[in-house]
Amino acid sequence: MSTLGTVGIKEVAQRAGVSPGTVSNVLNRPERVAVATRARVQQAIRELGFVRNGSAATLRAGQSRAIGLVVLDVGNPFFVEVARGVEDVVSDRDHAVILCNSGESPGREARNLRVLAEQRVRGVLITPADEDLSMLEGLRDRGVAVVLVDHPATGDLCSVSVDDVAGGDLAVTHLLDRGAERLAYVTGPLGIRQCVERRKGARRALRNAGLPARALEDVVVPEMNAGGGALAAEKLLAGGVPDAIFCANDLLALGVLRALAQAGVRVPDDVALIGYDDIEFSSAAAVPLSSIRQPTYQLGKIATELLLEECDDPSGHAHQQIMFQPELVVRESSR
Amino acid sequence: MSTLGTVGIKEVAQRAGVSPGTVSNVLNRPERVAVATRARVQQAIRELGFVRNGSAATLRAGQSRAIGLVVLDVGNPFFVEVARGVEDVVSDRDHAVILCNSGESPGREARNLRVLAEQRVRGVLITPADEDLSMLEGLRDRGVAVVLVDHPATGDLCSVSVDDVAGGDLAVTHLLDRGAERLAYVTGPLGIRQCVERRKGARRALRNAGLPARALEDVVVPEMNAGGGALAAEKLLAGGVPDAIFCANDLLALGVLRALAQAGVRVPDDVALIGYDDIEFSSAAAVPLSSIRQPTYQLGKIATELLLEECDDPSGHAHQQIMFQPELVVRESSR
DNA sequence: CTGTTAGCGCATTCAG
DNA sequence: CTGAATGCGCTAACAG
Repeated sequence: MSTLGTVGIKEVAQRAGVSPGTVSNVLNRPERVAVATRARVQQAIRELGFVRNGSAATLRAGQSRAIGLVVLDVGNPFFVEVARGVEDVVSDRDHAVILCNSGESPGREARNLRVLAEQRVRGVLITPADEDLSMLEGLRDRGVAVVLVDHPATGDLCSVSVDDVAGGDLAVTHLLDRGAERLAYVTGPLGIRQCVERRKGARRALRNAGLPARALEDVVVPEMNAGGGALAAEKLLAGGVPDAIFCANDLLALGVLRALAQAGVRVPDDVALIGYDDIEFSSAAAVPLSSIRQPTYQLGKIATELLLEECDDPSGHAHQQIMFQPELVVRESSR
Repeated sequence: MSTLGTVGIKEVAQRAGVSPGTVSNVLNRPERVAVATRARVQQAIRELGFVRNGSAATLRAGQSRAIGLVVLDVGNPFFVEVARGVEDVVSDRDHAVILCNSGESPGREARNLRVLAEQRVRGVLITPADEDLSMLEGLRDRGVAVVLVDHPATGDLCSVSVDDVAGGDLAVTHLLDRGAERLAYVTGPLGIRQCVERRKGARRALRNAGLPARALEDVVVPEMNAGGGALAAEKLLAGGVPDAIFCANDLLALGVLRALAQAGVRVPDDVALIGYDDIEFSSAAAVPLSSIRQPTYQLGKIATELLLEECDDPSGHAHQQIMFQPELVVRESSR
């Protein structure tokens, strides 16, 4: 029944018979305080139910013990897996992660970034929603470390990504090997880099096979989730179903798969299908989904290590661009 | 290339030729400032790249414009959907959501709660990881509003939940109707209330059908995800597969389904299967999954409305316990 | 409508 | 190893 936060470091100090400075020390550098004193202070903290005021600490310190993680879609298992990687690294170092969702919208992304800046996070991990990185450079110039996730940087920023051109090539080469001649590429907004790069790879595969670019029809939908996939399938059904469909991620592919099934189109007999990301659900789908696998957890883990390294030593830090290679996983949907 | 946060409200004030108080007003109550002055200040803010220091604001105000959301598993689409409901309500009111993951672990939950308390959030939405709510009552006594999500409260707290006993009953009654005689209940840790309640409902269904409690075998696994499901399936395969399996959530069921398929056990011919939550993937599974549907998005939405109501008027607020009824969705896996 | 002022609670000097 | 003093940047209350 005690009333609000009347209990500050001062009350604790009084109760333990020490000065506020000493309490601060047991909170932040316990080793510098005599064992007996420390114990007394800790007991006072417990008895009073004292909770440190993070805002005051952050204000004083100039920065918080938190980093921001901005993803395109928290509902996408790909990003959940990335977040696991981030979390695992960060929790070892007693930092907090503020998870933000841009929903692929540059506007929401900007708002997220503003909140993170206001919170004075030490750094930001982000999968940008478009190619305009000026805001991120602004952040960096303000002293906030920035690492791009699943998006290669161009030199003045760290990044951890996967070769999306290679992935698109892998997927379409596979479909062509299987005999496809008329293909579709189901994708989210072409403002999203991954979507463009994967298409670039797809077209390269076409060229290498001696086929014209028009053998691959683009189907663009506004959101990269199952709903978007269903929408794409509708368009495809209306315009004539191709031999093979390459989807820019697995969520889209799952949506396509379901809508196709409802329309009586069989996968892979009538049309072959391949997704991207190899999320866990893909292998459990009605027709197990072929996909392009990426080292997702590693992406989060390594990005975070890079970020913390930059935070700890901003001057002596050299920006790195790390790029992984994706891998083809063939399952029933394109067998 | 400007150096760190040297630019505060003071510099902005100077540049705009007004006092710091006025800048604060355009930031927080723009309507109280003359249009011309406001414009001048906003321009100064833009030119200087000023970003309000949230810690200072929070420190001064005594509380932040944020609420905490603590879920059992961010990887579970059920909670992602809840979070969508929360987000939609909160963003209308210009608050931020700090999303935390307890991973079903009381220890992690406690740490999350400590961080939220340190951040001086206005309120906390939480699906508790166990029955010990003392920490939450502590928070509430400290002036932080608390609403339980997917967990009924007992009177001194708000809650929004779904009748899990009814859900368990629904699921098992359905399996019995279909002719099952030997059943299994695949569940996460029995410290989790939902798991216990759903079992209670399952047993009630058994009783109503005149069957003994031992007709339902418990299979407890440590995590309520696909991995846990696979583990459960292994145990089941070793001990003799029952007629029907009820899983405490869809992730478990999906894991069971896959493992069973690999072992050559057919669903629903050899064994019927039903999950819980009706996540989107369930209908797209290899065998579309029967499930118990809950008003997930509503859970998040209404919980947040309750929370904000309590924040805005702590004294004149009467705690409410809202309970929804679940719904049976029959698909291929138990047809 | 705008300016002035006094802390919010803590961490960090620098002495002792 | 401990204590006293100072101010981080901002908001709210009040004065003008």
